[in-house]
Amino acid sequence: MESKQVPSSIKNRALVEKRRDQMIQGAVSLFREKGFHKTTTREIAKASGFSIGTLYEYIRTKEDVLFLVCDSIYEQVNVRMKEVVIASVPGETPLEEAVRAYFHLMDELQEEVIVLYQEVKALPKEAKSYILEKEREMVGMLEEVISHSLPDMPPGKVAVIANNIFVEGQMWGFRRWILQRSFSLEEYIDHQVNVLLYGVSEHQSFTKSKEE
Amino acid sequence: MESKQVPSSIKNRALVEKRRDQMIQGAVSLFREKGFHKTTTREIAKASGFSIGTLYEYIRTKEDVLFLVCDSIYEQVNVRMKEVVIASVPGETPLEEAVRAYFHLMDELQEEVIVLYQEVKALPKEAKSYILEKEREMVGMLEEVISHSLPDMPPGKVAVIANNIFVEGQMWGFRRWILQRSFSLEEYIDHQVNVLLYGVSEHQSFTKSKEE
Amino acid sequence: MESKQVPSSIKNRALVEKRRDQMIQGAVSLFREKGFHKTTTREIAKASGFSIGTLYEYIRTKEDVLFLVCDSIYEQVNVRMKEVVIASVPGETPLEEAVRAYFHLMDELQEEVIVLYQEVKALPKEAKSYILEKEREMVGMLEEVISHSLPDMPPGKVAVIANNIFVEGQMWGFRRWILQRSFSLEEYIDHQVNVLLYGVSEHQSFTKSKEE
Amino acid sequence: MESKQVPSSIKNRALVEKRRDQMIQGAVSLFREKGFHKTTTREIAKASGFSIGTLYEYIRTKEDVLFLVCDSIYEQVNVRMKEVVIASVPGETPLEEAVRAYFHLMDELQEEVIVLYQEVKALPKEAKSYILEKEREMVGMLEEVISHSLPDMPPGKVAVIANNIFVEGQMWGFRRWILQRSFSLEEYIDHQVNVLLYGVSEHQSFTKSKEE
DNA sequence: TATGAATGAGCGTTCATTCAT
DNA sequence: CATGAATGAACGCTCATTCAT
Repeated sequence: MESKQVPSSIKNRALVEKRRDQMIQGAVSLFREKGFHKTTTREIAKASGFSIGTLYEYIRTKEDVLFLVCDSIYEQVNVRMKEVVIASVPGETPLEEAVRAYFHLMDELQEEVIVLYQEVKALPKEAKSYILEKEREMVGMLEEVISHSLPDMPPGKVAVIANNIFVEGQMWGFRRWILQRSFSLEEYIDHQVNVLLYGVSEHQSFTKSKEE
Repeated sequence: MESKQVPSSIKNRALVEKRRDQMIQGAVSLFREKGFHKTTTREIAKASGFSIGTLYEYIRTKEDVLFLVCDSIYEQVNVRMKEVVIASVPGETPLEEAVRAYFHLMDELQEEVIVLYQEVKALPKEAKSYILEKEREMVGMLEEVISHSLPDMPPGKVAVIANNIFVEGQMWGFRRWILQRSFSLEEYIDHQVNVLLYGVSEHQSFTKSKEE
Repeated sequence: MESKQVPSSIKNRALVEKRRDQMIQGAVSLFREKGFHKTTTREIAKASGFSIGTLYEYIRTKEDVLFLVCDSIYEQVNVRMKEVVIASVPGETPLEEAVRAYFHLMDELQEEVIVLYQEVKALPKEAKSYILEKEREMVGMLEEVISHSLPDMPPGKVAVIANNIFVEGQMWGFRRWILQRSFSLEEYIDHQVNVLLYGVSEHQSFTKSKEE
Repeated sequence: MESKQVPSSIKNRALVEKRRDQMIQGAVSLFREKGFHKTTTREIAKASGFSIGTLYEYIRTKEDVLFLVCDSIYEQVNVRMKEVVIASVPGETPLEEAVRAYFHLMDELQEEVIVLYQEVKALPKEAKSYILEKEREMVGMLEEVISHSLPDMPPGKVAVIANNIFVEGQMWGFRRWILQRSFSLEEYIDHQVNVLLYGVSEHQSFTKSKEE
């Protein structure tokens, strides 16, 4: 799915897509390793399997690489999320299923998500808006799932919960240095689902603050 | 509280502390504005009120500035958190109070927290560990508050909830572009507290998944 | 008139000439607009109506294009000048007529002459000599016209005057930013002819320096 | 006379002037040799006697060097011309004296003038206007001398003659490959003065075109 | 202690040229 | 003959760091 946002001087569309895929592949792991700023264009070219000159036939700017990377990751995530959402609808416990699927997805795409998380801010303004729009879309999907399952919930709470799920999913990768030391993925998910469903209420001698 | 992590060639301890305070002050807003990588040492020197030569009398490396900044922010946050925790202990609803206080703190220190969040990864390895240790401390404080209030909760769930609170507090600033458009701080806190206490359960025709 | 100076890998003579004409056409306006150095070979190819690969079938070097352009311009100018010279011989005031015709020619070929003037220096040594030889030819024609009309004039003065005419004609285009703001072409020519014929003498209380 | 047109990051004014003088000195001969475009900033730095980093402490852009060079040359020429003009006023044959002095000046500053002539066009728009303004000034000085000496001459003719003198002076250097092969400086000047004073009229069986 | 001029490795980017198709 | 994707040397410029004063 070649991005029309970034012009290339190569005419052959299929080739552009192929080369950009190589590029994204190469760049993601570099960005993950050392961050966008410490990665040089020459390194990107090398990791992509072509020369610096060739790299610049397919982009205009180093930032274009970042955009391509971010765009591609969100594309993946969104596509996968859609599958999850659709698949979850007929289920008995659609929300829980969707959340579990989302966390699994975040586990799978850890590296990519970390890049996304850390480097979006380095994007030039317009590109950033474009990417953040996609993020909103994703949160939107989660909101839909939630309000589908729980039609009585007020929209504000829906929004906050969707945001929380979204963020906590990302944190599994982003804060792996602390989380993945203590939990397996399944344990983490179980806990998150439990918290999501009941909060703290299970363990409360029933809820002073509410009683007042 | 002069950091012993970063050596200076100046002997006068008090002076070192003073200059570093100037430096941190100047650097934070620059880092917030343009990020660590796009901020030059000259800019830092200028914003600190002294020359580039002087800057390098008090640090060895540009990364030292980042470290100093991160360290100072965490110091602030930790100190403030301790106050909160201590103050909250005798209260009737200690957890809720502590959470509310924490969110207010995160609101107040938004700028600083964003810097922290985005730039820690640029720290050299050792410095990063040092800073992340402080983060663990903070999460630890939240864990303490939780398990104090809810002694029955299993430690795994405590850890996950502490992490969630910690992260969501930061997100108030970090994802302000989406959150602060929809909610006032108080609304956001109310929602988060509600979610924390009850999760989704309030709105459920009581909990298919649990019944099974 | 295909230049033997620049070899081509294409055998078909007629084709070579055709392609080179396209090339020259395209290149002149580009050179005029942005100068030789700031014009890229890709731009030349595009303006010529074929691909970069094809361009290089007809030249060896970017400088070859410049040579071809300069050569072609001088060819045009020389051909036109010859017509002028021949036509002027039978006239009553051959010098004046020739000068007027020359200035009109320079007006017509302004763009080309500016390119010539500004870019010849970028030619590699040998090519430059070749082109400058053509310039000498042109000046030679002017000398002929002059000494034909004024057989008594010593050759040194003839040479200087020929040079002056040559240069002032070019200046009409080259210094258009100052000259064409103050004069129409005819006014300029009238003045130049007047100066050429009488110098300053018309306005002098006859010529101190000569009387001594 | 440090140019305020080009900012420097060095504070010490005297030093800026000194370094820029080195720079101009180094750059002129490089530009003369290979032209502005084929001269690299590293070469300029080297020829100036300092590192590339230092070079860029005193300019922002390669084009700034060109501007500085052009500006300095015109400054020299203008200053020297003013001396000439002033000195010539009380003389008996002020115009001739001024012209002779101007040609001598152009001979002396040959290299510089060639650079000026060939590279002004490479200047960015605003800088070009600034420089061309100085050129107009110079032509203006010549106009003054002429109309002072010959008050009856119509201003149009004055302007054309001033332009001619200005250009022919420059051509002594610019077209040296043809002129300096045939003439010594004094011969060239003598011829030019003669042409200026009498044009072609000395050698004419008195002036068909005028008689009509 | 404080200064700021000097340094040069290294960056992002361009573009003339080649050559397989 | 024509194409255009690929190449990489070379460019202009930046900026963290040093060190003489």
